Amino acid sequence: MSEPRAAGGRRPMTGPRWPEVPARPDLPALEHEVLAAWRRDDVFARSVAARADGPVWTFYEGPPTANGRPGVHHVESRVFKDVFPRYRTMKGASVRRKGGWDCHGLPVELEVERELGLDSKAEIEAYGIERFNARCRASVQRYVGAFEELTERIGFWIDTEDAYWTMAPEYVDSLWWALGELWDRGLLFEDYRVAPYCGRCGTALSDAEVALGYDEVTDPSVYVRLPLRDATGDLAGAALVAWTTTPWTLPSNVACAVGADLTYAVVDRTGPTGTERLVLAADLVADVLGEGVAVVATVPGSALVGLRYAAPFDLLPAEGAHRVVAAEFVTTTDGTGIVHLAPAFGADDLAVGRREGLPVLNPVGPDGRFTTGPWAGRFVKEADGDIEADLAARGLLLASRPYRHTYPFCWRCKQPLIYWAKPSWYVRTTAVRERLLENNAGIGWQPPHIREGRFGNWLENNVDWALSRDRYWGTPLPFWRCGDGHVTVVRSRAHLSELTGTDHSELDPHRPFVDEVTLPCPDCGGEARRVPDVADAWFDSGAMPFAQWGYPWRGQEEFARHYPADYICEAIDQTRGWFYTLLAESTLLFGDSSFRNVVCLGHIVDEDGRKMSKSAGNVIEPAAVIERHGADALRWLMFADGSPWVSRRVGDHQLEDVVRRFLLTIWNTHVFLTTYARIDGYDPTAAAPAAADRPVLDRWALAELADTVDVVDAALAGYDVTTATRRLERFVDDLSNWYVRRARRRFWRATEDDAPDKAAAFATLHTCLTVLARLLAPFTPFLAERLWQDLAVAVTPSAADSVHLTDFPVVDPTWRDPAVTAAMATARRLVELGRQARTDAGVRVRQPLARAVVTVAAIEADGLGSVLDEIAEELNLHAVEVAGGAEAAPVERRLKPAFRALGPAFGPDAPRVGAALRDLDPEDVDRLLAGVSADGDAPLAVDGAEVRVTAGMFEVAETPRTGWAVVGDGTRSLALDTTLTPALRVEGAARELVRAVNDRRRAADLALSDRIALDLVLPAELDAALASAGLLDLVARETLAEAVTRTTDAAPGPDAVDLGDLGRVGIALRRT
RNA sequence: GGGCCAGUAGCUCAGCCUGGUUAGAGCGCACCCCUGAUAAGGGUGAGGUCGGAGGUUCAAGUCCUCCCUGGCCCA
Repeated sequence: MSEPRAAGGRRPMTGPRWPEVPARPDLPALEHEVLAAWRRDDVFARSVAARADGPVWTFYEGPPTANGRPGVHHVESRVFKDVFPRYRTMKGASVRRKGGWDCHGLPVELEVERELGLDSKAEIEAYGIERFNARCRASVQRYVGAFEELTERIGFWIDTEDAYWTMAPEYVDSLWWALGELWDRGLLFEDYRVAPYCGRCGTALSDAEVALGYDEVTDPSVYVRLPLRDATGDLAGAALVAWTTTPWTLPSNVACAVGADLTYAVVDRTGPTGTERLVLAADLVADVLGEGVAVVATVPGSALVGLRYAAPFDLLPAEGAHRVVAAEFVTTTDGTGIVHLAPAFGADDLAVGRREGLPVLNPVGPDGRFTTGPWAGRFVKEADGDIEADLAARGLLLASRPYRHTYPFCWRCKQPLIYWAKPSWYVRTTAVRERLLENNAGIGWQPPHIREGRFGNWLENNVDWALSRDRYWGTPLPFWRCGDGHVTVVRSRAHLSELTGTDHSELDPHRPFVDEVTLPCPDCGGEARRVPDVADAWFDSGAMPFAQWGYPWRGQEEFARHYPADYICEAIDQTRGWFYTLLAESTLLFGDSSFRNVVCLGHIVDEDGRKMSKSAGNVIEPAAVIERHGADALRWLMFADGSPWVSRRVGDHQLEDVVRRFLLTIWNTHVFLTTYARIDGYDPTAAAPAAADRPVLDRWALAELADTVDVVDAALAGYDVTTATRRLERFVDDLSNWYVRRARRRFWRATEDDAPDKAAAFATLHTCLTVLARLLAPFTPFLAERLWQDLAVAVTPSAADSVHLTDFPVVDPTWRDPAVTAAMATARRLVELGRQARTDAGVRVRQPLARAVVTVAAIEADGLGSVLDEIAEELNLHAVEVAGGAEAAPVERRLKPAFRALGPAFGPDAPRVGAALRDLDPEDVDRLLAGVSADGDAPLAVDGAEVRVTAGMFEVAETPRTGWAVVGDGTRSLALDTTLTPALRVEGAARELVRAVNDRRRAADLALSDRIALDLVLPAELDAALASAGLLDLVARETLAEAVTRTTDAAPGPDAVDLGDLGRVGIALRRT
């Protein structure tokens, strides 16, 4: 049957127009229909506009860098950015969804360099900065298109037309203002910065680029004598032994670092030229000097700190240098435990140098060649040999050994990189370190451990922010400097116009145009030119809370209204990226955090848990999986699979699972209701019995619905999708596999049988599904919309025309019913026991049985009476009784120890008391229970001693004493009377007949509501038994037979139903 | 080397914050049922040294310490 057909003539001519819904939906196609409707009806804009007067709830879009096609990980962050704003909107908040694009930065430049086949900064400059930046701009715009397409397709409602672009002139004006503020407060300064650098390309490399070019090589490693000066005692006349794999940095040596807590040895070594005294880490003496040295003394590193030594070279003047300092990073894994420091050529070296006030000696130019000394003009690495020779000639070279290690090379030109200090601009974030930590403490992190962990540690170890980049496509630093070194910070293009006396209000604030503007220095009148650097692109995105509005030059109202954000969300790698720059900039400029809550997402991996990468060929193209399974499936997978911050697997397998297990289950329930509502002309606006007057099954469904609304609401309020999606999955399963399963018959029985019962069933399921549609709206907006269209819009004139224009569901208090929830849970557990008993006894469910006796713990007994009929019907039993009642079977009682009470009462003896309780014979249990109920406690023998136990120390597990098929579960049990009487067998036969007839209806392709005439050929004995039991009426009713003729004197055909001992029954039917 | 996260059934994951003696679910597997949600649905079952070792406790998957493995970030 492809699609249920309504019976001609039976469908009411008036009333609601229930849609036809396909039994097997094409979810991607359905989504495209929904998308078209949203577009046509402008639903997104209306959903925002409808809440314009609500309380403001602010979301900030962390701008994606549009330098490549979007991937599945973009879908992840974008759906998380969608779900909470949708929820808040449904809760009545005004949630503006301003989009944004991160436009600047090295990745964009690299993409363009690839396109143009450019290979170095020199080539870019030869190509022309203007043309180059124009290509960067075009590249950004191209990829933004791809992002917009994906954004719409996955149902991420964000206003891309209103998006901020970090390359927009107004945006740059804001950035310039911010830099001006920092300058005025003394938070900007210029200092050296050590970065991996390629001398041939003349450019520093990003970490990502460096990672591309590691290679294993053999370098010289040299051990150098550095004679101590003015040392006394054991150290008099001794030399430090320093070690380095970069001899060319030795002319820049300014200090040696030791580990304060390491142990150093002072040793005498005798060689051909006599005995010398050396100092190095005690653990490394043998490695460096071999055997045959005499240890004179050992000293802690701290004792060496402050000693002065003779400089290995005196190429450059070095005030206050050449002494021993302590540093944490010194180890004894290799070298000598004495680390040569050259702040110009090492980040650690520079940091220690700063702390110790050491000079930076840099005899190396931007081309990677020495600028001075005997090696001037030589590439540094090529000078290693001569430097070694020079040291040897002066008796300073203790040893030279080849050293194998990985070393970075330029990924473009394969030259070895050097670490090189160049002047850079810094933001003095360390000045507000405490404030950063305080502000961080007030941020709601998901997961919470990020606050103290990854992010907190990062802030604790805060270093000043290196702001400048020696590149082209970025926000030009607005620092103009004159020949005398006076710096003027320009705060906007308007400010630039003022300073120059020329109108620059239409200037494109990018290179090379800004570079061409000079201004008279306000201090000395000299010509000031802009410094060549651009800003770290992270500065752009971190400024979006104000720069997206052009604040303060414009957008003051919007800024006030939308600061700070209530919610932001990005992947976890943003801790040192956007999360940090947002916090740093707002702390510096405004003193507080620009965001209150943040959800950090994990990474996306492939179906098998491997990282997606182009080289592994396992990158998933989002558009392809979405068109296979639907955006809702992908969204639900993101929300419901594992924790948001744990990396999650995405593949066809996972998506198929979501579709089948969740989305199709919802759809099937929808199809079920809609099919019968159509046949029946059900009108959801008509009065239905009050919740309290409905059958227990309905009250249970509504109680579960109420709980689901409560749980989902609270979870979303707390940025917790996991709890919300779990609850929804359980509700969907409950609704489909218990409510519909149990209530199915009520939907197709004739109205005249029990009109209120049928109305209650329709009303209950309809309420559940329409509320579910609204609960699902933030998560799976497409399916939710379709449900709402079919179940509300189509049949209820007053319904909002989109589910996304409705309010988040509010629980009707009459739905809440914890007692019925508990009772039904017990009932469902007892049904499981019953099924198990039937399986064990080998009696199928279609065969009715007379009765079962159940037992439960006292705490579960309340309310159980209300659900006994449910158990009986589900298990096809005539009666279910609770043991212990006046007429029920006698029971056998055993005790289950309650350690929660036994532990505190008996301490170490608790296990033995527990065992004694558990092992008590039923007779002794009865005695003990009698004692407890009479006196409050009773004696119990434990290993010969006697203790007294009270009622709280055990639970009573009862088992019916029947000899029937008994299955138990802790304190619950069910005993099944498996006796098959002739009457029960005939009843079973009737059921079998009903099934067979309905099977044939289906085979004949009859509609659900078609009436039939039924001819049966059956043994006379069976015919009589059925007739006298009134079961023929049952068969007729259950098969919609208006007439039944029986033939008892003919042989049934070959396709007759075999009823075993009761004979065979031939069946014929036709539509009437 | 440091920080953080993860390690529970063949696979993917809950449970851990707040300790309680029968550790759950889905998928897969085996067997079965249903046939008026039907190219669907459902049941029963097998399957677990809770990464390892110590410790705290009457009691540890759960709390503490150390270690191992993997991932991410930093150095």
